Parts: sequence; C-alpha cells; structure tokens
Amino acid sequence: MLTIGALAKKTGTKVQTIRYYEQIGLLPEPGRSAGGQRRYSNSELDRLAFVRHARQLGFSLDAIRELLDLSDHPDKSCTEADAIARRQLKQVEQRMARLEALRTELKRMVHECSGGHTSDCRVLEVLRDHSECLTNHDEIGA
Amino acid sequence: MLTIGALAKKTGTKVQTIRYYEQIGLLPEPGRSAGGQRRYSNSELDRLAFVRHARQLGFSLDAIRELLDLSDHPDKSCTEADAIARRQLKQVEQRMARLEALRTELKRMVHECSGGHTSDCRVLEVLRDHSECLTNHDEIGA
DNA sequence: CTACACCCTCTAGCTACTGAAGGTTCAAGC
DNA sequence: GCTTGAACCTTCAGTAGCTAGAGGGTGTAG
Repeated sequence: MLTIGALAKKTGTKVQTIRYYEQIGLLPEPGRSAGGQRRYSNSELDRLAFVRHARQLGFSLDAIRELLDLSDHPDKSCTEADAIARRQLKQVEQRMARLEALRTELKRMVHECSGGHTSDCRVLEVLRDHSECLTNHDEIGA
Repeated sequence: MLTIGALAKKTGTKVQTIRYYEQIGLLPEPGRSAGGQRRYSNSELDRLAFVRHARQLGFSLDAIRELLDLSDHPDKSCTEADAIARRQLKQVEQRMARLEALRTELKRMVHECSGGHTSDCRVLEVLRDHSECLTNHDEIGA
C-alpha cells in the first residue's frame, strides 16, 4: 500500500496531478486509511504509469481514456488502439512539418539581423510584412 | 475606418480574439462610433497583422509584447529583438527534437501492431511497459 | 421604418495541470 | 503517552490563448 506521495515519486507525477486524474475519472477512487488518506495498490500504480507514459508520448487525456478502456477489455479488437496511435502519429508529423517551416523562417530572420537599430531590424521587418515570408504558416501555434 | 468584423476578416483573426488582445493591452483601445462600436485605422491594422504574424511563428504573447515595444522605439538597439527571435528558434528546435523521438516510438508501436485482440496489442503493451521504449521521453507534452 | 447582420459587455469554458490557504493525520522519537 | 513535523486533506484560483454563449444594442439597405 502506497501513500499518494510515494506513488507520486514512483511515477514521477506531482501529488496534485494524481488527485486531478482521480477527479476527472482517469484514475479510480482509491481506498483510504482510517484517517481518510488515500492508499494505493499496485494496480493503481500500473494504471498511473500507463497514463504518464501515454502523456509523455503526447496522447491527450481523452485519447488516454479510450486507451485505458481498451486495455480494460482484452477481448476487444485492437483496431481502435491502433487507430488512436496512428492519429497521434499523424498529429506529431503534422506538428513537425509546421515547426520545420517555422524554423526556416526564424533562421532566416535571425541570420539577416545586422545588429543595428530596431528601425532597420530584419526580425521586426519580417514580422511587419508577411509578404517577405517564403513559407506559408497559416495555422497558429503548434 | 474599419469595423471590428472587417478588421477580423483582413487579418484572419476572430472578432473575440481582437477584443481579447485589446483587453490584455496588446492592442490599444480604438476609437468608437457614436453608438459605441469600435472603429479601426490602418495603424491598428498593421499592429494586429504584426501580432498575428508573430503568433503564426509561435511567439508567445509576452514575447510579442516585447517585440511591439521594440518596434515602437526605432532608436533602440536591435539586440533584444534578435535575442527574442533566437530564443524562439531554440524553442522550436527543441520541440522538433522531442517530436522526432515521439515519432520514432509511435511508428514502432503502430508498425508492430498485428491487429488482433487488445490483450496482445503492441500499442497498449508498449504503453504499459516503459522499459520497452528505445528513447527517453521524460518531459511531458511537447 | 423595418429587417437583419453586425456589434456590445459579461461570464464561463477549454487543456492539463499547478499553487496556495487553512486545516488534519501519520509515524518517529522521547 | 505525547510531541513534532512532514505529509496529507479539501477547496479555490490561476496559467496560455483563446472560444462560445447569453442577452441586448447599433447600423444600414431596401
């Protein structure tokens, strides 16, 4: 039986995060000590490790919820889990492509900056005039 | 003079986003019509275009605030703007490296999935057992 | 002068946590 | 048995960067 702090240490999670996962129903409500403190068993440790690992691979909590559900039903088809992973892979590849374009543009900005006054700073100039860009970067963020 | 809707269309921004930028002080309070509706001039159009463009390049609103400030003072040194852009470039490159590692892992998961039952799904198996991973992916998110 | 699209403010919600306030429980040492 | 201090509890608020909705007012074309 683990306290929440011990579980946190073992999984590299913050205590608050564990409580948060419980709150949103990603982890089951654990047993409690006589005084009302959470006590965890190995099954909960495994579940949290699964969640954390999936988060590290960039899966959303919603995706993880689905994966956990699949994991809980060993006789279900694997297709769904595969689809979720493929979706995630696609997203990662899209983000990479987008970042690649940004990198190109930023490199160009930085390299062309001569280090004088801001009045003729290439960085600011490029930001001011989108038409100077070589790449399309329509979507924001990512 | 542009209405907020026209400005939104010209810059590819949502109306609410423009009001949000005003609220957090990224855009100045514009003039108003007799009835109290916002009316924008070209200088505000330029400023918003700058903001949007910087956002598309992944700059945070805080970084953009600094860039705008530099842009407003043409006699300041360019060094700061350059530093901000370099910081951004570095961040982009770090994110790319991270995504590259994730991509590798996800690809492996997906390729090894045979499409049977979830009980022997490679995707779920890898998520369950971190030790199967070839890469370190310590930080969460991306 | 009447539609109707557009605008207004205000509030709440999203993701995935994180931090803090104010109080209780646990385990070790004496 | 008692004290101490770390760890635990709940609840609320905040982060970034928007986005959506309610409930109402404005502007303009026909």
